[in-house]
Amino acid sequence: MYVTSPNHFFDAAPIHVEEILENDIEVTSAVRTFSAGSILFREGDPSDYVYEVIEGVLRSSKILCDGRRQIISFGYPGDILGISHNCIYHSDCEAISPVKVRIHYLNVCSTDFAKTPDFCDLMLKHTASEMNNMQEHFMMLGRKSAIEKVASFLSVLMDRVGNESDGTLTFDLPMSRSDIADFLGLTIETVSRTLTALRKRGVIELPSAHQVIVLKRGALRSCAEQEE
Amino acid sequence: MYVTSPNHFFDAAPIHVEEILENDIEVTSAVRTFSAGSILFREGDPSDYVYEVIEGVLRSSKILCDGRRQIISFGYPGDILGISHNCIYHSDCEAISPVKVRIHYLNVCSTDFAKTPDFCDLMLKHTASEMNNMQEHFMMLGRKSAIEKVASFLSVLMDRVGNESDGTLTFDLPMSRSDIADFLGLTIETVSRTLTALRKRGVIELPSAHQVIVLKRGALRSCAEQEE
DNA sequence: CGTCTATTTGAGTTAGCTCAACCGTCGTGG
DNA sequence: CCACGACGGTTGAGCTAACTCAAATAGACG
Repeated sequence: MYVTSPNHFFDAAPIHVEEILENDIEVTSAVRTFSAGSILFREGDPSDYVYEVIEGVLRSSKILCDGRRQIISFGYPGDILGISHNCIYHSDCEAISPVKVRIHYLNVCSTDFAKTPDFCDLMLKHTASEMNNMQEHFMMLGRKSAIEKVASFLSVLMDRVGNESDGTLTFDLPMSRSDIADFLGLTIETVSRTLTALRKRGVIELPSAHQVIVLKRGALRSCAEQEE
Repeated sequence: MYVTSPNHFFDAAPIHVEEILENDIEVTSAVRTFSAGSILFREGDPSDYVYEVIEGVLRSSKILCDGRRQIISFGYPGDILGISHNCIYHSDCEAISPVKVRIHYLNVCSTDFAKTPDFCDLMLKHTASEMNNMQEHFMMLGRKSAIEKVASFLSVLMDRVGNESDGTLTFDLPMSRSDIADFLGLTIETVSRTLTALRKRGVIELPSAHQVIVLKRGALRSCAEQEE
């Protein structure tokens, strides 16, 4: 899930890989669950599987030798992780919450997709969508201030996983402050201070560290684009 | 071209879209040239074409309403730009130098790639490669210092477009300092100061503002990963 | 209920930014 | 052919947003 991406491809066209796979002997798949904290794969492992999130949230990240970490994406239901061009995963992937995933036995590098045309079409449209979302993430990492980053992050979650009831817009924040910091290119202290600043401005409420109530949607979006 | 990506997919497997297209009535293409500074497309334009760079260098970028710019990638020969998931380009694309491109009349969103299986296979492997390269760029934007960013940028160019003659490794820097700054998430002053610092350390030489001689390759790579 | 970890808050530091001056190159016109 | 203006790049000086280090607080869990 690339934050700053307001419209996810699969919001409009939900993925149903399963249906396609029935006609497609080249690709097989299986559903599996992982508990919070489980490692699905590590950077450098052979990339024999592609993971489609069904339930829960994954974290895809890279680590430098001195321990600095960058989170590439949070994998929400509908997202696909583990696509590689050269038979090796390029990031680590862990479960943030208990997750259910559909595992596709598929090595992108060695598969001849010409033999699985429907699957290839779906994968290509998915990766095109992901690339466009990643472009937004570049802008956020390279050019936005701390408050714009945090507000962008919350805005996307609001649009993607927000629950509306009694006119109140709420969503969970299953990842730690450290995960958020490493996604946005900030420190945990800056994330915490910025969330507090948004709370003090009356833009959001934080009933707990992992729950957000959006009080002023317009203001949140404005902070994300610094229109003030 | 995603800097910090040492191995480009097409280094190993150069693209030959043309050959495939001969058998593929769904996709047609044409070669065209653009002078330096030309605009190939703008964010928001209908994405009817995909551009394959043959010669020269392109610049793909996004701009915020207040003028802040992030360069997404520099398009070198072999790169493909303009892939979109929803019929609209998501970035601007301009020619940095005179360029020759192969234009594919192809709307990724509305094309049924199942009808063009070889092309789809090629595009999917290309986009998978690009996504992996973009992940490196995230790490650079989010977690690297100015000197690591600049050294990473130079390292990738060294590996991708460096010319070796008489034991001297040289390459051109066709983009402006402003382009480099907006690619790395820095200011032009910081880019300039950092290049000067690398020069003073004896890592590189700058015969002109747009030419680089690498004097110490190992040191350059070390700076890119901060192994010192 | 106590311990452990995550989060928040505070205080001081710094990498990279802004603003400003200067320099070099290149193209144009007198 | 040279002067000059424009523009891109470099360098300097001071500032500030975000960082680091440290301490306090709050949940989570046995």
